[in-house]
Amino acid sequence: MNQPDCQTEIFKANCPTQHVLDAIADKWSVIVIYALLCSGTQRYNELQRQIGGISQKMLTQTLRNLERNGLVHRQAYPVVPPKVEYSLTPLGETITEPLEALCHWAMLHFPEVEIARTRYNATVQD
Amino acid sequence: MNQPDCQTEIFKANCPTQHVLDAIADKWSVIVIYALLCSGTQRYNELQRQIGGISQKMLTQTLRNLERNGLVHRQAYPVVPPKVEYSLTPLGETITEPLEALCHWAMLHFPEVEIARTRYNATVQD
DNA sequence: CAGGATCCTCTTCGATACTG
DNA sequence: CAGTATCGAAGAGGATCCTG
Repeated sequence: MNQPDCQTEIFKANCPTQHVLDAIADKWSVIVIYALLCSGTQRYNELQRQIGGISQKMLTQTLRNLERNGLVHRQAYPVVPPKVEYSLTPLGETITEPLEALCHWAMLHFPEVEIARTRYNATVQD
Repeated sequence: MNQPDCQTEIFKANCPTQHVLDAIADKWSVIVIYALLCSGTQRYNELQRQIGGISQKMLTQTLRNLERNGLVHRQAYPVVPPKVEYSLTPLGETITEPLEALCHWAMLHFPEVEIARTRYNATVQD
């Protein structure tokens, strides 16, 4: 059996993996990261339109959080009307690699998950 | 710029990546998966002791959720007192690979995240 | 245009007590 | 031993209104 690298760390409250999950595993962070990865630097309203369904509050909150964690860069121009551009930092680009690993797993194995759910629901029913 | 595999999928509500994140990105799922990966098949109370800090309610809920998604196998023995063993399914073992990629990223880059947080807090302060 | 401030609802999670 | 049931606090997230 393979032992994970952070074998002894994972059960501590301050395990780095758990911290990273806490940082990006909310409803919108991954979607925002992918939006910036796919379409590059974008303004606030462009992001909101591209993503669709995200409220101003959550877009702002998600961007602030990603900025605070050094994954997203916020470039504000002192003009009227305001112009603010968001982009991935070099650090933010590196995290897309493990995320794509997860994306790859999802596309490969999610059908099995759905089968398991159907079976589970069936066995619980009776 | 690299385009992710699920480029056109990520913005849909039913993107498989988002579904997978929804399934495992709660407070305890990843920890339970790692506990079963590191120490193999375990009974309910063994798991609770090993993880530490998890309530019965959340351990049960997390295990049920993982079982429903086909990542964990529940083996109940009809004896008194009850004996129930939990283990990763073959599908559950495959998901540890992308999770370790994330773990690897975390250990490699989390110091940068902490630096970014310190800097962010400093710039916000004034 | 890019948010900030509020209000409200739904969910998450822990603590506690109980059971076959 | 391996759960279930219930309560309450806290937070996430949406809708709406307001502003420099």
